[in-house]
Amino acid sequence: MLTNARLVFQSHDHDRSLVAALEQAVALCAERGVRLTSARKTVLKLLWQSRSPLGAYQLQDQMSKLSGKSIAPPTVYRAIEFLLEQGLAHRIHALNAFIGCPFPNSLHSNVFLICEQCNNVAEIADAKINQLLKDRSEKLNFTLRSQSIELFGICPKCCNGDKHE
Amino acid sequence: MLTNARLVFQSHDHDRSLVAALEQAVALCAERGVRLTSARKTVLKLLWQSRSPLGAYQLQDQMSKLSGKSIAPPTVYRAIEFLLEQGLAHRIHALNAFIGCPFPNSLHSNVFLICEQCNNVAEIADAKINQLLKDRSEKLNFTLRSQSIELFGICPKCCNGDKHE
DNA sequence: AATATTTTTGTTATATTATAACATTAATGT
DNA sequence: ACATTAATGTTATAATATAACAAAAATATT
Repeated sequence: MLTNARLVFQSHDHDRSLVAALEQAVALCAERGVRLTSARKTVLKLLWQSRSPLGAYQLQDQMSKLSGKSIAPPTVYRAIEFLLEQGLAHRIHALNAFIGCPFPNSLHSNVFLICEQCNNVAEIADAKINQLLKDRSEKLNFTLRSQSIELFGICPKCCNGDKHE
Repeated sequence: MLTNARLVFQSHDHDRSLVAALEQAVALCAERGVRLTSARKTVLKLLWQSRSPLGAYQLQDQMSKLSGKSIAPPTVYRAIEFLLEQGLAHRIHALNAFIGCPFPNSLHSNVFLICEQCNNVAEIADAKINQLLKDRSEKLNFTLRSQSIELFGICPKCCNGDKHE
C-alpha cells in the first residue's frame, strides 16, 4: 500500500514536499510534452501548500492575491482541468474541491481519507482494494474504467485531542 | 455480496420493484416514527422510476409537471435531505444526483456502479469491501465513519452493443 | 525573421447546483 | 380549542461551473 497518510496526518516539512512535488510535475510535463504554464504551476503550488482540498473559488482568491489582479473562474477551472488530466491533482467529489496528487506517476486507486475535523486529506494507492473492486465489477459484467473512493472520518492527529490543524 | 446490479443492468419489471420499494419505505418510516409526506413520497417515487440518478432540478421539473404547479428548489432539497437521512436514497457525488436505495434497511457500503453510457446505477453492499477499507483505515489510525465509493464503467447491457437504455 | 497555426489566456455572460431566511400551513400533543 | 412542533411555501441569493468569443502567447513553417 502506497500512502501519504503518515505524512499528511502528522507535522512534517511541508515546504520540502511542495518543492519535490513541483519538481516532479515539471519533469513529468516535460516528458509528456505538455506545458506546465505559470497559471497551472500556481494552482498546483496552491494545492500543495494546502493540506486540505481547495475549492475553485478559494484558488481564485489566492491567485488574485498573488498576482495582484483579478482572476476569472475559467482561468482557475482550466488550470484545474489540466492538472486533473495530467494526474497531478484530484477532485474530491464530495467536497467540490481539489488536491495535489502525492504520487502522480504511479498507477493508483483514487482512495482518499478525508478528516471531517481538520479537513486534511490523505491518499492511498492499494493494489488489494483495486483488485477487489475489479473482481466485484467483473462478477457483474461491469467493465470498470475509473473510480472515486472517498472515506470520511477522523484522522489520528484529531483523534488525539488536537483541535485543529 | 448484496446487489441490485443484475436487476438494474437488465430489463425487468420496474413497476413491481417500484411498488415494493415504496411499501418498504412506508413501513420503515412508520417503524421509525418519521413522516413520509406526499412531497417526500413523490421524490422517492420519481427516483425509483428512473434507473439513473436524477438531479434536484430534474426532480423539480417532474414534480411541477405532476402537481401542475411550480415547485421551488427548497421543496425538492428538503425532500431529498429527508430521504438521505432515512437511508431511502443516496447521493451520487460525482454526478450531483440522487438515486433510490435498493436495500434501505441493510447496513451497506455505498458502493455504486455507474454506467457511463446509459447512466444506470447499481449498488453493491459487500462485506469484504467494507472490511478491507476498514482495515486500511485502521492501519493508518484513521477512524472511518462513512464512505462514498463510485465506480465508473460500462454495464453489461451497454457492453453487449445496446446503444441506450 | 516573418507569417501561419496552434495553444493558452482573458473577458463577459450565464448556466447549474444548493441554501438562507422568514412567512404560512398542516400535524400533533395537551 | 389551543399551544407546540414539524413541514411546506416563497423570495432571494450563494456557491459551483461552463459557454462563447476575443486577445495574446507559444510553436511550427516558410
